[in-house]
Order: sequence, then structure tokens, then C-alpha cells
Amino acid sequence: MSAVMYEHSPDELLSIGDVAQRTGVARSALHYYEQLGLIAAQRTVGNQRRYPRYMVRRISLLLVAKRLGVPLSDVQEAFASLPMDRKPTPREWRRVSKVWRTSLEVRRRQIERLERELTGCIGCGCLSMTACQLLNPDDELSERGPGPQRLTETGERLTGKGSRQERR
Amino acid sequence: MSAVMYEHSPDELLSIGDVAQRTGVARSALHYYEQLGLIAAQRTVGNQRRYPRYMVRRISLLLVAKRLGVPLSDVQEAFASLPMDRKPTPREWRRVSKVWRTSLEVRRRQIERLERELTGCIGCGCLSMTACQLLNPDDELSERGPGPQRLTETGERLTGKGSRQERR
DNA sequence: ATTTGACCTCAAGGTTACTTGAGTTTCTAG
DNA sequence: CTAGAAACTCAAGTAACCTTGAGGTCAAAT
Repeated sequence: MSAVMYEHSPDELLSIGDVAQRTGVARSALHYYEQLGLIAAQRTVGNQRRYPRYMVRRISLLLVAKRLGVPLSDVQEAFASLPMDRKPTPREWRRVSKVWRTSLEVRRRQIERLERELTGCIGCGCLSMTACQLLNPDDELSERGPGPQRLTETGERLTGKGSRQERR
Repeated sequence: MSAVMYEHSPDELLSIGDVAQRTGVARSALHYYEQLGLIAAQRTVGNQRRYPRYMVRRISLLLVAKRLGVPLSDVQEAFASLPMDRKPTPREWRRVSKVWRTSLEVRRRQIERLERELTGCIGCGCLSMTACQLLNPDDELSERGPGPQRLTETGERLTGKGSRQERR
């Protein structure tokens, strides 16, 4: 580990292993993100990746997006305006984060609405197909295409009975 | 369309096309859900599926879960206690829906927390790695396995600039 | 100097959630 | 009764997001 002796020296470059540990992202995932152009690294003479510190922030912001269920293609767009070769200014960080904030708010409101609807329907025990908006959303539900749609991301463990495998 | 004349007769069985239209779920997806044991149907002499009405509710509840980003494997678990061969009682519906409600609440709280954190960090422009919880969640973030993780489900279109393809 | 662990690339595989297509059969309206 | 729409099965393909493996290189501690 290249940075283990100088944890907090300001301009220390981080190896991929360091970054993996700090961010909790697997090395293979970092490779993948690099392929997508979401992150970048300098290289040593021996072709090994060396990350400047601000890349960790970039990755962390990426993780925030992931936690929100934002697809990487959207992250790509949002990151397009962030410089890769120098530390972004606070102003630049703010601009990007603002997008996430907006998305967060939207999602929160949708969830609140769902909660209200579910409470209404289930509360009265009706679950009536005709009256219940939740069960008859009508709106764009049928418009959705195929492909995977997941987000256990935020780790709620629905049943709470430990019945879900710890995956793999 | 078998049910087009008797839209609201009580014990009418629905063809797969009917169900697809009512729920907004593609026929192929219904086949898929059946494979997973999430739904079931009676068959005609000619082997075509005929769904009892309550299956539509079951599917609708499944869709709610999907909207929440719950993976189908979790839905499977939750549905395990719902009878497939008869109309579930309101009590049974309630029990299952309660799980969703809990999940919703958890998710909402997480989002609220994220919002607070993001506001704090971005608001002051610091985005500091040491002080910011958002960028250093530490908690179980690294525990996540591979596989797809998406949820544009609720359709927020982050950038709002119509830059995202309408898929396919 | 050597060994051990970290790293590299590239191709292929895995998971979730479906869709698409081929070839065939069943239903229903005229 | 017959044509055309709708359904059936099964296999294979797709998309997002990574992981795993093979085969080889680099770097830091002994």
C-alpha cells in the first residue's frame, strides 16, 4: 500500500488498492468506471494506476448517485462538466451535487405519495381496484421498457428475518 | 379479448392479453413471473392461461414493489404467504402490504438523511472528506455484491434535458 | 536478489429482469 | 367453416453493472 505511511500527506497519489479500500469499491469496479470514462488515473512508469485525492471524492459522489438508483449513464452526463485532470473547485462540485439533490427530492416526494396511497388503501382494508390509485396508477406504468430494475442498494432487508442470503 | 363484453362480471376469467392490458405488464413478463412462481393461472382445454381476478391485484402489488425497487426475489418471499388458488382475504393482503409499507418508510428515511447530508455538505461548499458523512458512509457500502442496480423506474429524468434515449 | 503480494490487460462469465423470434396451436368473428 | 388474431413453448438475446480468470508484470520487504 503506497499511502500507508503518509495517510494524510496532501499530494500523495493513491494506488488502486488504496482507493478501493477508502471507497469500498472493488478494484474491478474501478477499472469498469474508468472504461466508462467516469474516473481516470495517472500511470506509473510500470503502468499502474495512481489516483489523485480528488478522485476519491468523485467516486464518492458516484456512490451517492448509485445509492439513489441513478444509472451510470446519467452519472456520466453529470460528470461531464467536472474536470478530470485537476481538483474541481467547490463551485464545480456544487453544480454537480445540485443535480443529485433535485433527484433526491423528486424521489422522496414519490415515495411519500406511495406511502400515502398504500396507507389509504391498506388502512381501510379495501385494496379496491377501482378506488385505489396505487393499484391503478395508469400513468406511464405500461410505458416502461425491459431490462433490470433494482435497488436494494440502500440495504433495507425487507423481511428483516435474515432470510435473504448475504449474496454469493 | 375474452372479457371485453363482460368487463365487470364477478367471476370472469381473464386472458393473458386482458391482464396485460389491465396491469400494463407485457405478456412476456407475465410468463416470466409465472416461471418464478409469483403468479399462476388456470388453463383452458387448449392450454391457454385464464387468470382469476385477484391475480390482477397480486400483479399490481408486485408492481408496487417494483416501483419501490424491491427485487423479485424479495417479492417471492413476501408472496409466499398469499394463497395462489383462491382470493386472499383482506387480512392476508394487509399482512403482505405491510411489508411494503415498512420498506417504503425505511427508504424514505434514508433519502431524507441523504438530503440532509447533501444539503449540509454542499450548502457550505466544503464537501470535505473528513467531515462529510455522505461521502464517507462507511456503513455496509462495501458489502454490496455485483449485478445490476437501477431504478429510473419512477421516471424522474435527472437532467431534464431529454438527453436520455427513450430506451431501445 | 528474490519472493510475495499488488497490479495489469483482455476476454468471458454472472445476475436480474425481461424481450424477441420461431414454429405451432387455439379462439373467435364473420 | 375459415381466416386472422391471440396464445403457447422453448431457446436465445439484451441491458446494466460488474466479477472472475488466465497469463503476465511491478514493487517493496526480507
